Amino acid sequence: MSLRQYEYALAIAEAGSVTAAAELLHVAQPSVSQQIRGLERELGVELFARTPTGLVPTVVGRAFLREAEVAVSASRRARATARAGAVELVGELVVAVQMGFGTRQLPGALGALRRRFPRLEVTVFEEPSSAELERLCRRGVLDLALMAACERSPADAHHLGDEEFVVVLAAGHRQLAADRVGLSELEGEPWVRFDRDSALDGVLLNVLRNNDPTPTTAARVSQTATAVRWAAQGLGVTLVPASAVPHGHEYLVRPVFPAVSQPVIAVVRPGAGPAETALLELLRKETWTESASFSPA
Amino acid sequence: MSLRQYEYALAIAEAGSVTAAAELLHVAQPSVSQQIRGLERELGVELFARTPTGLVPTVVGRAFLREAEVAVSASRRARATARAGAVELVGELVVAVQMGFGTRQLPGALGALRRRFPRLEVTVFEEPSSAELERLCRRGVLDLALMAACERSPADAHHLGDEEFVVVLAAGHRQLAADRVGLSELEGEPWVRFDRDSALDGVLLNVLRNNDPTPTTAARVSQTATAVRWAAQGLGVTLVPASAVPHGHEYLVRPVFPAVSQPVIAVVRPGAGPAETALLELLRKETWTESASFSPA
DNA sequence: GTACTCGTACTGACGAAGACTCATCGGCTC
DNA sequence: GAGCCGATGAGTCTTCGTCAGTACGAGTAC
Repeated sequence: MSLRQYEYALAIAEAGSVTAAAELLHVAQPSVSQQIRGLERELGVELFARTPTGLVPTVVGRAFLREAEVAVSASRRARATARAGAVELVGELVVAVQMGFGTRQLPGALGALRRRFPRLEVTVFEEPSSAELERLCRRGVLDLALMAACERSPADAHHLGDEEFVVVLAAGHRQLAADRVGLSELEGEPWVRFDRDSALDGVLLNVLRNNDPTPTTAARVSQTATAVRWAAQGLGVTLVPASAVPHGHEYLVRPVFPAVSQPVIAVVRPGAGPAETALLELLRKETWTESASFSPA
Repeated sequence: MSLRQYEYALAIAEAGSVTAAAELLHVAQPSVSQQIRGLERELGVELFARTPTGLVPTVVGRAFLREAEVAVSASRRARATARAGAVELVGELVVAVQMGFGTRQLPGALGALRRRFPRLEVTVFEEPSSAELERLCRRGVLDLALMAACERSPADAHHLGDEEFVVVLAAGHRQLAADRVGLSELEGEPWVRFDRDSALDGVLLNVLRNNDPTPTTAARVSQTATAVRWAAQGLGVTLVPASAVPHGHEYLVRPVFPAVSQPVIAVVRPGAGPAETALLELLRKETWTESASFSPA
């Protein structure tokens, strides 16, 4: 059950004889003969019929060779892929972002990464739960994660900047008149919250724990974009990272007072390769200072 | 570049550490360690990142593992196919028939074969040229062939019976009144002939060489069914094996005088296996004596 | 903070199995 | 009989496997 045996069998089928196959493979004839014999003994089937002029695949032999060819070509592809990865970057980079962090910065960084390594594919998992994020990162499925905090912050945690949280108010809400919204002013408001045990809901609860320990829950959603849209429709108010506000809703958004912000920390998996390092560098170069202003219309 | 290395790498990716992988594979830990190291050295790439808690695939490693999995599973399929072929018949039987021989007998025999070996597929090449037939048979692409004669008749030639040749006349042809048609009566008739150098055309020329050495050629076709149809339309007369006459045209068909018949010889390829032998036996059991009678309406 | 234990992967030495080569034999075709 | 084919046996060499021991990091007790 060695690839060599498959290659020898395929060579015999192609060349038509053991001798010719041995020449193709640059080995002596007995070697090929022995390998095929061993393969047939191991499988308990005659793969080739012996004729005076050479070897010819039997009915089962042909069926076997079809699969063997797949195996050999897949092996070649595997080797070629790995060798290509030695000079160029090839493969799939897996990234996870929590709480919609980097909504504005990620596309730019990923675009630059793709321009530099065209054969590198990138997959982004959005909004995984904190526990799952930890697990994925530990297990090595994740190459890079953007998160707010890491209880057991490893050596490979890099502080990229801070993300300011803002409230989204319904159209016509009276607090839209102010430049900043005091958290105490929102007491009693219904809230568009996030999935239980999600990091976003944790931030919201933490922020409200002084003014409104048991906030009224209007709805729970997974995506920040959905929360903004529902809040705009008047379902309630919500609290999201500033960069997660979709275009067209800026006029419903206000910073809060006292200011709420979370660090954006990039965690690179242990044993990071050039792809992870490159993406980290590109993310660093992005601008993380909150420059967009949300003022009354 | 061994399948074992692929399996080891996949086991490490699945188990998460060399030790656990070694346990899965029922080998000692250093063995797995050495194999992976050898693989990485050979490929010149780091497939796994070493962490204190185990090994984790890198970006290139994941791309490599995807292909490696294809190779390993194809290898398993190949082995399973061959082993299945040891107890049951699995694969594709390739059959060639010349001059439409066995048009009436083949379906029955192939049906019985399929009932006995459900996983055996059969492909039939019809009407190959004599030279190509010989070549296919020699090269081992063919498992069984039905032909009229084999100049270098091998030991594996089996005489199944004889095929009588009949003429097909145009509707309303005066010779339809007779039970048999004398070849001399057809002198000067235009003929629907067959492809140059085909066995069917050879039979026709051989039959006519005394009465009409240079027959008028109305048309040349490849298929006997086409020849019958065209003859029925009045394009000319033709000479085909009796079993090749399609249903509905029997009333235009007459035996010739003196009788023309060709032996039907089944040639089994050297090193024939159970599939070939079984089909040969089934063909023997079919009735090859010409029982259909073509009489004036 | 230090020391200890535990788990991890790596290294080297040695034995066993397998692959390769050479020379030779038997069968068949021409 | 010459020439080609595959099969076989003996000898050499590479490779894979195991066992021992080493090195490194994480977690824990003090």
